This record gives sequence, structure tokens and C-alpha cells, in this order.
Amino acid sequence: MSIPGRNINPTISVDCVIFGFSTNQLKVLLIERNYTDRSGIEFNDHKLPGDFISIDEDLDLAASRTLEELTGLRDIFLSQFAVFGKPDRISNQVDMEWLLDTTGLEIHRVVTAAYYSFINIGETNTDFAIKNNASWIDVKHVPDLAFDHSDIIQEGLKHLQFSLRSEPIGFEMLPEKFTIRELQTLYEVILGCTLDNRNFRKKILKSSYLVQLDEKQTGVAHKPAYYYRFDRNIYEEHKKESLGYNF
Amino acid sequence: MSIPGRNINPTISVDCVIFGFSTNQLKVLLIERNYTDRSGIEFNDHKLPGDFISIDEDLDLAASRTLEELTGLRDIFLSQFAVFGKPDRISNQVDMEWLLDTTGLEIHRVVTAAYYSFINIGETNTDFAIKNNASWIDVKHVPDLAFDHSDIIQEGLKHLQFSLRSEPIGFEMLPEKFTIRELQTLYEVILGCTLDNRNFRKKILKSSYLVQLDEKQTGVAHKPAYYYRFDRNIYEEHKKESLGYNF
DNA sequence: ATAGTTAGCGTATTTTTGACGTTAACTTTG
DNA sequence: CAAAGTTAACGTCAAAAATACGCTAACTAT
Repeated sequence: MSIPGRNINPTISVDCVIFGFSTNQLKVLLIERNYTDRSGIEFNDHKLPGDFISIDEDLDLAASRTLEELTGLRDIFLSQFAVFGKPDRISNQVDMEWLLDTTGLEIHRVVTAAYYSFINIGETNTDFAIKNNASWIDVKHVPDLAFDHSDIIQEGLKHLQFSLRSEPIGFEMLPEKFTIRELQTLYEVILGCTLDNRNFRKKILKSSYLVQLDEKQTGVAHKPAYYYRFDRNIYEEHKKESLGYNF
Repeated sequence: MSIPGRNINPTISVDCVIFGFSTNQLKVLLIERNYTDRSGIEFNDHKLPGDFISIDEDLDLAASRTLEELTGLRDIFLSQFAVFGKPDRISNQVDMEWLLDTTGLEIHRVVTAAYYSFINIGETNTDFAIKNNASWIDVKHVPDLAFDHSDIIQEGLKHLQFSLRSEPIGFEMLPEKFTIRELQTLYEVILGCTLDNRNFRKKILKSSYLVQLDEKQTGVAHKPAYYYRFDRNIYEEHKKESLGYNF
């Protein structure tokens, strides 16, 4: 996975937890790890997109670089949310052998900076993912992962939940046009609760940055819902205003 | 500062931002750095308590160890809040020489995991601090610090502010017995705003874990206030209850 | 035509917030 | 020793936000 000959710092890595939303499920982007050990036994499992940093490489940039190299995703806004540095993070035999195989180094201990982001799983992103052996997996059914990557996802989810409660980020995970119901389902899936649709609608529509379109759903077996879009400009302006009020 | 002969990982360090409250000021615990360079010039400045981790040392434990070694403070609950890893963190000439001098290594790049905590500046803690060349400095008047430690303090302050809004942690920074006014001043200083004392009282006293004592202030030139104490048991129980309700 | 479904509007009640009035109890000052 | 100054501690009131629901509209499937 590391570019051969790159001058890596084998004690520090970055890992990216990328969340997406499709078919009413919260998904996370994982890449396949295929490895055949010395005795010829094949291992197939998943890991987060991540890599060692280069010597003198900025952590944030390393995260972006790694994500692009492994999944093809570019220009994703990544936020660092935690560091994982337990000495026994790398205790699994397969993990250790895999590190030796891909880096040529005997590595016992890596401190990793974890980043997260949330994007719309559009057709483009799906294509990238398929090309690069990356895939979107339902957070509720994530299989056993390499290293402590399951823990990292769980921590990332907590940060996602917190962000969702404090900022309008749900739109980032939906297509340009979406219905209020889709938005509500996204909130319910991420927060793990059910919400009253009437109250949700009232609250969310108070936000001026939610703009109703002229277009309605078609072909649904019930009253068709209006589509909405998120107006980033209105949001940015509104944000400036409200900042002035807080003390 | 590092124990000579200790097997250190010179790419990863920990730093501790310890907040305290006294004489109506939010303070942070800093240690003196005295250093004479090759040409005999003396430098005296301050830095956060922090150190490189040992090979195979857990980050959390490294933070606790470092804090105790440098300030004498034991059993402090430390929370990791961010990682600082810009490649140019160590760009200052003095910082580089100091690293060379204390570690014997040419170090260009260190990723540091930052931890924070908040404690009551009691007599014991003050003693420790004096013994170990550590001192409590008003956050508003922190001098120029080593490395990017000023940035680390600012980030730590943000996390402190956030914690204060979401959990009852103010009590940790006050003596056993305190008045509502002292608590309010602590909130005001940390949040950087003024609060209406009547509304503050109402809100804070709704918390069942604030227990009024029979004792009053004496010797004050106004109506003496009752002392209160924080009942950790009641808080823990109340926390369990409210956890059940939130979805 | 009717049943089933979700959209989208509204209402009524309780809770929380924020602004502010007032008396009580102490020390300091003239 | 009375008056002035200060903060404590209680209370009021109106506005805003949260919560629990009722109800009709508009579509498809049967």
C-alpha cells in the first residue's frame, strides 16, 4: 500500500473514517485487504483507508493523500477526531505479518491519528470505490476489521452524532435534491432514535438555508413530497449573524 | 527532562494542559525551561508539562507519568483532546537546541498528543508546583511558550469550555465547600462572559447534586452566602437516570 | 371506489430561557 | 450608631422552545 521507496515514518499513521448514507443505512468506506502469508494461507478482510505518514509530512495532508491513493476520493474535508496509541494496537499475528510484508519493516507499535468525514455516496464516489477495492459497508454490520479499526469507527460515529446535533451537516450526505423525510431518516439512522415527523419538520424548516424547490416526488404510492436543497450561502451568512449574538 | 537511558520514541510526545482556578482567574500549569546554549546565552521560558513517550508506552500512561515527573501531581484524570503534528512545530532555534541538549538527538519533527484536565489548586498542589519549578499562570497572561504550546493551551481551553457547558465539572476546580457566587465566577471566567446571578442560581440549583451546607460565609461585608458541596454520588445516579431517557 | 401510505399543516400544553424587581443580612464609613 | 454599600436569595412575568398530538391532502395499489 505504501509507495515503495517513500521515506515513511513507521511509528505514525493516519486513518480515515468516511461516512455515507444510502438505502436508509449509514455506511462507512472500507478497503479490502488481501494477503497471502508465508505458508500460503489467504486472508481477506477489511480496513480503514489509512497509511503511515512520510517523514516531514503534515498529518492533515497525509490523511488526504492516503484517502485519495486508496479510494480515489479527492478534496474531502477531513477532521481529526482522536489518536489511537495503545501499545497493543498491533497484536494480531496477521496484522503484524501484513505490516512486515507491505513495509519490509518489523513494526510493533504505531500511533494513528484518526480523521473522519461524511459525503454523499453519488455515482462518482461509488465508481471510485469499486475501482479501488473500496466499498461502502453498513455501520451496523461492519465485519471484523484489521487492527483496532472497529474501535476507531465507533469513536468516529460518536463525533458524527455530535456534529449532526450541532451543525447542519446532514445535507452533505444527501443528493442535491432531497425530501424532508429523507433528511429525517438520515437523522434517525445516525442518532439511533425515532423522531416525530411533524416536530422534526417544524424544527428543520425554521432554518432559512433549507430551500423548497418547485419539484415534487413522482411515482410514490402516497402524497408526493417537495424536494429541498441546502443553500450554503444562506447558511454561511446566517452563521455569521448568530455568532454575534452569543455573548 | 527525559530519564537518561530511557528508551524513548523521539517522534511522539505527550503534553498536558492542566487548568486550575484561584483568585478569580483561570490558570494553567506551566514548568520553567532554563537552558544555556553553546555560546553561553541563557534562556528562561515556560512550557507545558510533557515529554517523549517511551517505546511501547501507552499514550495515556505516558501523559500521567510525565505530569507526575514534572509537577508531582498524581492520579489526575487526563483526557486526550487533540494531536498536534505540523511538520514545522519545531522551527524555533532555541527549541531545536534544547531538544538536542536534553535528548542527545537531532529532532526535527514530533507529533504530540495533547491532554487536559482541571483540578483544584489546593495547598498540596501548590506545594508540588513550587517544588518542581512548576507554576500556575493566568491563562489571560501566558507568556511566549516553547514550541506551539500556546496553541495547545488555546485548543485545550475550547475543550474545557465545551465540557463546562455539558457536564458539571466546575466543582473539580473549587474547594470542597464553595458558594454559588464562586461557582458563577468560575463559569464566567472560563466562558468569558457575564451571567445573570439570579438566573444562574436558578439553573444550577435545579441540579440535585448541589447540596447546601449549614455553614455560611463569615467576615464578608454583605449578606453571607451558604456554602455548598458537590455530591458525586447523587450526580452519578442522576446521570444514569437521564441516560435512560435520551433515546 | 376503497384502502393504505406519507406529506404537510395546525393546535394545545408544558418547559426553558431571559430580563428584572425586591428584601435580607452582613461590614464599612462618617 | 445610623446610613451607605454590597451581595445573597427569593420571586415574577413574558417570550421562546420543546413536546405531544389531530387532521386533511395526494398519491398508488388492489
